[in-house]
Amino acid sequence: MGSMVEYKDTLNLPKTPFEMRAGLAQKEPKLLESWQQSDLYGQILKARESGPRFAFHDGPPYANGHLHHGHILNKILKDIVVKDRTMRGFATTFVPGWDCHGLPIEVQVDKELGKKKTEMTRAEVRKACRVYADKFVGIQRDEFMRLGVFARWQEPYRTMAYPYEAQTLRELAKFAKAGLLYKGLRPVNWCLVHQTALAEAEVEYEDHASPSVYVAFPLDKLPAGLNAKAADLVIWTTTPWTLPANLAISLHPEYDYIALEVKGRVRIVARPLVESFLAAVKAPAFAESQVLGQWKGRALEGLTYTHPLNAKHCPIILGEHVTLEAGTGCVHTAPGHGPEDFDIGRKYGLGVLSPVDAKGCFTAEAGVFVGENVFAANPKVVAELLRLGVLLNDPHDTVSHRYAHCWRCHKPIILRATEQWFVSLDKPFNNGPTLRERALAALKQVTWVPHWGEDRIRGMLETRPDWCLSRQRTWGVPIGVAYCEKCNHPVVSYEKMNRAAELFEKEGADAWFTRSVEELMGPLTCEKCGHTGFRKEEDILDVWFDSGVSFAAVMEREGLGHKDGPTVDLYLEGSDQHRGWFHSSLLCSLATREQPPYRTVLTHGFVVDGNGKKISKSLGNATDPFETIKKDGAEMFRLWVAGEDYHEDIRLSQQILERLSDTYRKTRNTIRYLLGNLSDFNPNTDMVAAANLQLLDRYALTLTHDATLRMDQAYLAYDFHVVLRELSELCTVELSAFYLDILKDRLYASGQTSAKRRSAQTALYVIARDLLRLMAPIFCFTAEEAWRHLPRLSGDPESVHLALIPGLKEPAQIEALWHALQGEKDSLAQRYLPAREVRRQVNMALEEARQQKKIGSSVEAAVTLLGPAGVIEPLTRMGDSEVADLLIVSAVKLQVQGDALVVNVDRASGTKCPRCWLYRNDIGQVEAHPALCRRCAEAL
RNA sequence: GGGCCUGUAGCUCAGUUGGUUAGAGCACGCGCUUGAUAAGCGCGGGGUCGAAAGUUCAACUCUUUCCAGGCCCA
Repeated sequence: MGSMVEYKDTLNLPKTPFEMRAGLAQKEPKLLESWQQSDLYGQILKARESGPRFAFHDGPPYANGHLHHGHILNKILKDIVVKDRTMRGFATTFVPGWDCHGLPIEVQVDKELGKKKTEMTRAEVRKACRVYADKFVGIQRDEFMRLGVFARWQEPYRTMAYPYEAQTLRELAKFAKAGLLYKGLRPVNWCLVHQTALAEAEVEYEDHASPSVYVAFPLDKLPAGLNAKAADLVIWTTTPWTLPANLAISLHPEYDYIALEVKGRVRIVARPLVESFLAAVKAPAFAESQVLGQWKGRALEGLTYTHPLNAKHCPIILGEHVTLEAGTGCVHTAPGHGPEDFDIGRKYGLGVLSPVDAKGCFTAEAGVFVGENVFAANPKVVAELLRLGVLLNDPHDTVSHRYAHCWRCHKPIILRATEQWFVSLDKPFNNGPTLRERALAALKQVTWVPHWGEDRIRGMLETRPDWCLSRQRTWGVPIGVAYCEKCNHPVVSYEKMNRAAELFEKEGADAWFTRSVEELMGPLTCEKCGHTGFRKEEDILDVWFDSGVSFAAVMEREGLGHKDGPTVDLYLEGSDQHRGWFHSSLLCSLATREQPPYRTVLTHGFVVDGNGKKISKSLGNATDPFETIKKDGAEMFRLWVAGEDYHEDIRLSQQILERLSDTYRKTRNTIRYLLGNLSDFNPNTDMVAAANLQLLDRYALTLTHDATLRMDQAYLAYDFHVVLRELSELCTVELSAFYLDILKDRLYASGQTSAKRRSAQTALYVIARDLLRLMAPIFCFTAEEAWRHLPRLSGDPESVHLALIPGLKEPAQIEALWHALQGEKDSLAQRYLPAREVRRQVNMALEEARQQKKIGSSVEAAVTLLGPAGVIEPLTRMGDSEVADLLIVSAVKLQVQGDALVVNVDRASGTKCPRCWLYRNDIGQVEAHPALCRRCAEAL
């Protein structure tokens, strides 16, 4: 009896419908649909309802355009965190959000509306913006959902939702109450095209060629000790159009300034810069003998000069901001056009001159240049200087440098002093320190991951100017202030703003544009002049204010945050948000709640290409992530996010995705093998108690357990790339290449229900059950697919995403198993670690024999191990048979001899058993199966 | 130009307070297996640790400078 094929049929070979080929692109949409049908997310929320709270708060992306890899990275990271915390039993609601107001949307809508816009009311334009934002919220939501992110997608938060807009105004009211809101004239970044102030975050620096001019300003009176008829102070600037606004010249108090004759006049410049100055004006090289006088800057303070353009007499002042990097060390100071100039001007009481209107054209205060656009005026100013004989260098000189540009229209912007609403950072409030001081102190209460995030945000808080809240645009939340029509005095009132907010709650912030002042704020009387007629403030709020109050408008309002201490446990965004959302949220929360909004802030780097270069359209290295998803599924991106150390830049390239799909395949196949060998295993009835498990099975369980603990720690520390590495090494090194390979003979050839096989299956089952749960936050599709094919232990949920992590509230039999293994870990390691080293050396010897064509498969070999007692005796105690199993050879001989291990490989003696393929000397001992070895015969 | 950060094999990552010939997985090459088979197993090649200088008995590890890159800001 017995052809080979028939014996094969008597083996317990793996069997599973869990396919080797993933087909993720097709499978993922089906899984998503089934999750939606069963309302899996709702089930998860319900199951964790009574657990401890983990308050996670989603930072809102801007509702504009399709998702790119950066969005995907960020949202998947958040999803992994939330899935992990949920599986630890925490109650966590992931409320996704969108930032809906602001210039980029308004600009897009302007483009779409074209000329029509001029005939529309502000309320109508706002409506068009709302429709636009809504469209992209929908698009981005569908794209995010496709990634397998579990969140409250049906009910996200949007900064343009009526209750949100109402809350935004209420938060502003709290600033007003604290006295932090003030109206001031300050130079702000100003876009001529959009005719609005820009936030720091809305400014980009691009290469730009500016005129370079050296200008002489004649002194009214000469400095002490200078023997000359007249002398000029020489300034250098790249913005000649700001010269009409010049109100002073700043010198550094400690620098040396010298007077020397250049082109027929006595000129004064800083001594260290004299050579570069002379070169710039094409004058002969400097010689010491030219020096007519020398003074410290401080000695020149208080002298005056006559402005050549307007004949004003202006002072020479001192400032630490003067540097020797470029120019002459004499700094043209226009308080209306530079923040440093403004600060020093305030110190000296210079006032502010900003003779430029919203379109960037000179006003009458600029004299002859009235009506000119400032950039167009540059050459005219230069020509005038030349005509007056005060221009010292070539009028065509330019300098190439990085200059501020608008992030949307990429046109150069200017600094212009205008009336704006500000939040004061340096004014004490609520009987305590200033907002800046509070913010700096609060940094220590927050856990920054990685830790240098704290240094980063600290540097920014230390130097930032007051927060300019005003935007001269339409699409946003209005600044809820009214002005007396008679005396222009503003009403900045906590009560009135809250009253308007009530209307916002019902009608949205549009109410500001459709309702009267009285309807919004109730009857008003000017506290200054008693007048009762008022007009509404037309400026809207900086969008960073909208998102900065999200912790209040979403987490607090919905009762999702903590009641005591900071509302939110975790903010998780890209490192640019140290200046953006982390920053604005911190200021908002400290001003209104006197505590930070978050306990932990986690940041990730930016997506770059395979060469570490930033991704941009102009470099041509941008790709569409959804092309990849259509082809290979979203799981690949989940692996990518988990596999990279996101604390620094995250690279993405074709090769990286290919390597990840290798990792994916290996992991999937290991799982497939586990499932294949569990097809006839019922964990509720077939599990073997710890005491009856084979030692190797116990060892494999402890290996898995160790890896589990490391993965658990890595999840807690947000080190997902460590999770993926541990997972991958467990699957490849410990399981596939070691344990599972050795197990094949036992699984296949033993009796189907034999104790030995059930022992192995028990281990495989426990391993698979743990592995899938550990994978679930990352491989959310594949873990679910596999879980559906895993025999169900009673009490386990239908979805892996409803399960808890390994070790948390396990069923009794699992608990008992781990408890029993706890004390054996060390002795098992002592038993198997040296054996694995021997195995490594035997493999080298087997390979050599294979090269010599002595053997093919390792089961064709009989191995003799000669070595010192320390190596051989533990193996002897283990027994020839188990050692042969470990080595996957047919026979092993052990002998104490010599100082080093020597491995001799021979062809195995005996006959190949046609069933188990091992070479045996006990063939035919059982009458019923004369061709088989004893073990196989007995198995049948 | 300033602040913060990064640079270890083709790719992704380990390298504990400075201490032997720098590790892993994947990829690559060569074999085995054909009972995980568009799989599995074994062996092997591959790195001047971004560069240079310095401190030290000893540097991937500490210092400085430079180069390349990222984010933020001028």
